[in-house]
Amino acid sequence: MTPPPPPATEPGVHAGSAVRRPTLKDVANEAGVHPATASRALNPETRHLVNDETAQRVHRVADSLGYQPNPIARSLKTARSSSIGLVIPDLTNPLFPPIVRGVEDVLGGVGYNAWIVNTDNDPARETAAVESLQNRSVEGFVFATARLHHPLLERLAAIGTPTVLVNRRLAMSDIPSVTGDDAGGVAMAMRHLVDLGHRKIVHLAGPQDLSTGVNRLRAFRQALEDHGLENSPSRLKLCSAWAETAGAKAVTELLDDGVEFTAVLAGNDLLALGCYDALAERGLSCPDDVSVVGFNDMPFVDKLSPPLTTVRIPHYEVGAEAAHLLLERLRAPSRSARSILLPLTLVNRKSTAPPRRL
Amino acid sequence: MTPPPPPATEPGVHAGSAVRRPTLKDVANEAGVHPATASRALNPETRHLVNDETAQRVHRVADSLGYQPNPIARSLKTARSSSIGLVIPDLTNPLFPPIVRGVEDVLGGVGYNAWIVNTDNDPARETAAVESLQNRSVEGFVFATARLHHPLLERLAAIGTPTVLVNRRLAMSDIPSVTGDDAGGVAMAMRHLVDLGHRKIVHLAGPQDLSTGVNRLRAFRQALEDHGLENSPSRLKLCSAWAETAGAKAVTELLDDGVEFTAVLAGNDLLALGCYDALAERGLSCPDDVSVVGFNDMPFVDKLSPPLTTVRIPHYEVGAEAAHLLLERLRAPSRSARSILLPLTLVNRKSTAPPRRL
DNA sequence: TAACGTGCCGCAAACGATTGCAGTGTGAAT
DNA sequence: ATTCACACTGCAATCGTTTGCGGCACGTTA
Repeated sequence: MTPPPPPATEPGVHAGSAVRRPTLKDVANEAGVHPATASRALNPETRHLVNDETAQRVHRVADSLGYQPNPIARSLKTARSSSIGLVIPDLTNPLFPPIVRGVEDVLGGVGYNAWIVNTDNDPARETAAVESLQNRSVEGFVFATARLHHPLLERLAAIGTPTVLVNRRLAMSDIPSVTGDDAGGVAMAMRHLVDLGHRKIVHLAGPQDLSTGVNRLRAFRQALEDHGLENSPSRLKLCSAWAETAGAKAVTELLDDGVEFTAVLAGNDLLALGCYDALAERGLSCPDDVSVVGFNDMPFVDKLSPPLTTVRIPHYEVGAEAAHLLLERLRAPSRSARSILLPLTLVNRKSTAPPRRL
Repeated sequence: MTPPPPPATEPGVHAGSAVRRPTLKDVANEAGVHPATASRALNPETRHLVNDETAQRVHRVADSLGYQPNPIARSLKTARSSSIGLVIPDLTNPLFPPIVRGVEDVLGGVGYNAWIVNTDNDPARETAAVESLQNRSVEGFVFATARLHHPLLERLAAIGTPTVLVNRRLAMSDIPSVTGDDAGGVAMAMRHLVDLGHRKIVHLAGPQDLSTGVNRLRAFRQALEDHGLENSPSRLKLCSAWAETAGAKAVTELLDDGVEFTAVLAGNDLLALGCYDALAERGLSCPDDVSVVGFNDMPFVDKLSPPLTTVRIPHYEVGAEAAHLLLERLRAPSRSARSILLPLTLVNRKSTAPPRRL
C-alpha cells in the first residue's frame, strides 16, 4: 500500500521558507530505497549500477516530489561546480556582451554556468576575483583580459588550471586561445584600401600591451610591404588607449605634422570614431577627403555618418568556441593545447571611397 | 616552541591539484584550538564569543596559511550564499550592462555577488533560470524582465522571496522597484518640443505589455492635454516591438496616412533610430522637417547624424539603487516595500529644432 | 560554603549530496 | 555441494563549515 502521491508542489517555485525543498533523502524514503541508491539512480553516470525497475521508481518519485539536486551539496562533495569563471574587463564595453552570450549559450547546453566578473583592467581586482572564483570551485576560466605579459595567467597555467583566452593572447605561452584573425583582417582592409586607389595610408595603432595591438600593427607593416608602399615612421601613430579621444588626438597630430594621407586604418572602431571627430573639426570630409576603416564592427557603427567600413570580428562565435575549447579541456585535460583563429570579414560601408585625386 | 611559519603560499593562487587549500581545521590545528573556535574567531559576528587573545592568534595563523573560507561549505550549512540572482532579458542590449555594473558594484562592496542570467524574454527560460538560482541558494533577485502581468514574479512575491524590479514594474503589486521617472521624462521632452514651437507631435509608443510602454504613453496623453494640444488617435502609433524596424514602419505608415506632424516623441532610442531611417527614405530632414526625441540615451546616439536629443535614464544608478533596496530587504525583510523613481534628464542634442513654419 | 552568573571553549550534529566498500541473493560453473 | 561471479543495494565516511548545547573554571554574591 503505497501512500498517495503528495500534492504536486507548484512547479517552478519551491523556495520560500514555508515548504522545505525535497532532498535526496526524501526521495529515497518515498521510493523505499537508501539515499545512496537514489543518488545512483538519478545520476546518469551511475544509473547502470542500479536495477532498472528501481531506477524508474526513483525517477518517478523524484518527479512527483519536484526534487532537484542541491548543487551546493554536490559541489562540496565533489569539489566540482559545473561552472566556470568568465573574466572580462568591463561589461559595458559592447565588445563583450556577445562573447558572454556565446560562452553562456554553449555552456548552458551541457549544464554549465558562467560566473561573470568585471576587472576594469585592475590587476588587483582581477586577482581577487579569480581567488574568489577558485574558492567557489569553478572548474576553469575564460579570460578576456589577457595582456601580453600577465603573471596571473602564467601562474594559473603553471598549476594546470584549465584556461582559455578570448580576443587576446599572451606573448609567450601555449595557453589555448580563440581570437579573430587580426592579420587576415588588416590584410583585407588594406587590400580594400589599395584597390580603391589609396597609397598614403596611416595606421592608428592601439596600445601595444595587448596582442591585438601588436598583431594589427605588425600586419599593417606587412601589408605596406606587400603592396610596395612606403613604410615611414610617420605613417604610424601609437595611441595610448583604445578610446575615441586617443584616436582624435592621433589624427589631429598627424594633421598638424603635415603628414599626407588619404586613408586611415584605425586599430578599432573607437579610434575610428575619434578619427571622425578630428576630421570634422578640421573641416575634412570622410570619405571624400580621407577614408577610414575601423575594426570590430561595434553595434551602431552602421548608423554613423558615414556608416563605418570596418572589419567584423564574430564575437559571439569567439565566445562559443572558447567555451567549447574549455569544455574539451575539462573533459580531457591531457589533450594538447589548441588555439583557434576565427576568420574576419570586411564589412564595406560608406566611410571608404577612392581618394580625391589619383 | 611554535613551529616556524610555513612557507608563504603564492598569494592569489592556491588552487591546483598539488597543494590542498588550507581548511578551517588546518587553521584550528595550527592555532591549537577546536575548529568551532576558529570559526567563531574568524567570523566578525561571533568573534566576541572568543577570547581576544585567542582570536588574534587564530587570525594570525589564518593569514599565514593563506586560509580562505570555503563559500560552498558555508552555503551548505547556512543555506545562504551571499549572492543574488540578476535576471535580464539580454545582455547584448546596451541598456543592461550599466545596470549590471550598478548592482554588482554595490553588492561587491558588502561581499555579495550576482549571478547573471539571460532569458531572451522567454518565460520558460526564465522559470528554469530562477529555479536553478534558487537551488544555488541565492538570497534574492533583481529582475529586469518584469512584464505588466508576470505570474512568476507574483509567485515569488507570494512566497516572500526578496525581489526588486528594475526599469519596469508590475501592474498591480507592491514589489519594490526602481525605475526612471518616465512621466517626468516625457513631460520634459514634450515641454522642450512645445517650447520649440511644435504643435503637431506624434508618439511612437512601445509595446504595452511593459510598464515603460504604458507609462510613457499615458504621460504623452497627459502632456497633450496640459499643453492644450489636440489629442486625436492619429497622433499615436503603437509599435509592436522596441526595435528600429518597428519605428521605421510606424512613421512610414504615419506619412502614408497623411497625418501631419512636425515632431515625434519616440518610445525609446531604437524607435527613434527607425524614425531616422524612414524620414531619410522619404527625403525628409531631421530636424529641419521633423524633430525627433528618443528615450534612454543609449551609447553612441550622440554620434548619429543628427546627434539624438533624448531623455537619459541613469541606468547605473538604477542598478545601484536596486541593489541597495534588495540588500536592505535582506537585512530587514519586514520593512515595508518601497519603490524608487529616479529623475531623468533631457539631453538636448541636434535632432530637435523649431518647426519649419510656425 | 553554597549557589549562581559569566566568559570561554569543545563536542557533535547538522547541511545534502557522493562513493568506496562490504554485504546480500541469485544463478552458473565445477 | 561448493565455489565463484555478478548484479544490486545498503552502510558509513566524507566534503568544510556553522551552531546549539553543555562543561569547565573563575569570580561574585548571599
